[in-house]
Amino acid sequence: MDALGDATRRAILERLLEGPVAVGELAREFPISRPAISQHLRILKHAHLVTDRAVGTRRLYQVNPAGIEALRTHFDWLWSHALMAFKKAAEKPTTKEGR
Amino acid sequence: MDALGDATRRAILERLLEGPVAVGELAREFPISRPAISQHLRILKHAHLVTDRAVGTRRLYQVNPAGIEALRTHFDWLWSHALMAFKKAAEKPTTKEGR
DNA sequence: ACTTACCGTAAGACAATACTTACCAATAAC
DNA sequence: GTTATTGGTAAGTATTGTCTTACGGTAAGT
Repeated sequence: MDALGDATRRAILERLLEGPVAVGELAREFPISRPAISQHLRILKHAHLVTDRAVGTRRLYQVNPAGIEALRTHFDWLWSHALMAFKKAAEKPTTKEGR
Repeated sequence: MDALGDATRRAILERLLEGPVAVGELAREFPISRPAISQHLRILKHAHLVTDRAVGTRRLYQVNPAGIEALRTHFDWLWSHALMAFKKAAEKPTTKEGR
């Protein structure tokens, strides 16, 4: 969740939706240095949102569907609970619970 | 999306799932000051994740289902695309596209 | 063996963000 | 009108996070 708090990381993740990409390739497409890309990828990896594998001297990163699904499930849960909270609040509009 | 990048804001949002809560009440439950809570709520409000209304001198905040649903929809989309990207990558494992 | 290409990590500079204290406005009660 | 309660905003500090430069390490090519 914290991993998606940065706009650059979200952009990297969406770029990986097109298929596996090497680190250097990403660095060429983004306006930041290669080490910066590496650091973002490490965070995404620790969040289980991407996986990596070595291919020769290059290292390909790709999205991890399992990690994305975990987020999707969480937001499903959050949404249903938000609906319940909303309906409950609509019934008794002036909630004034005891401290 | 950036709004959920902070752990405190996520905790506040989950607290609001239980129903509308006033600012002072939140400040008592969290280990940070009331102004800090206000600032977090402002960010959540600008992200359309919560709504607020004045009740007397107090101000009640509650979750905004519409905002949550927007996130849910986005992750649905992201997940389906991640699945497609994964399957496509599985077919041709050693992708070596031209630069 | 030497060179080239690719990538991760460390350290420090820099920027963005979260937090606190102090102040002010609005409502309610008296 | 005065007082008490509630909460938003401003300014400054502190913390966190992002970026770059410098370095080392591995794999492929010659």
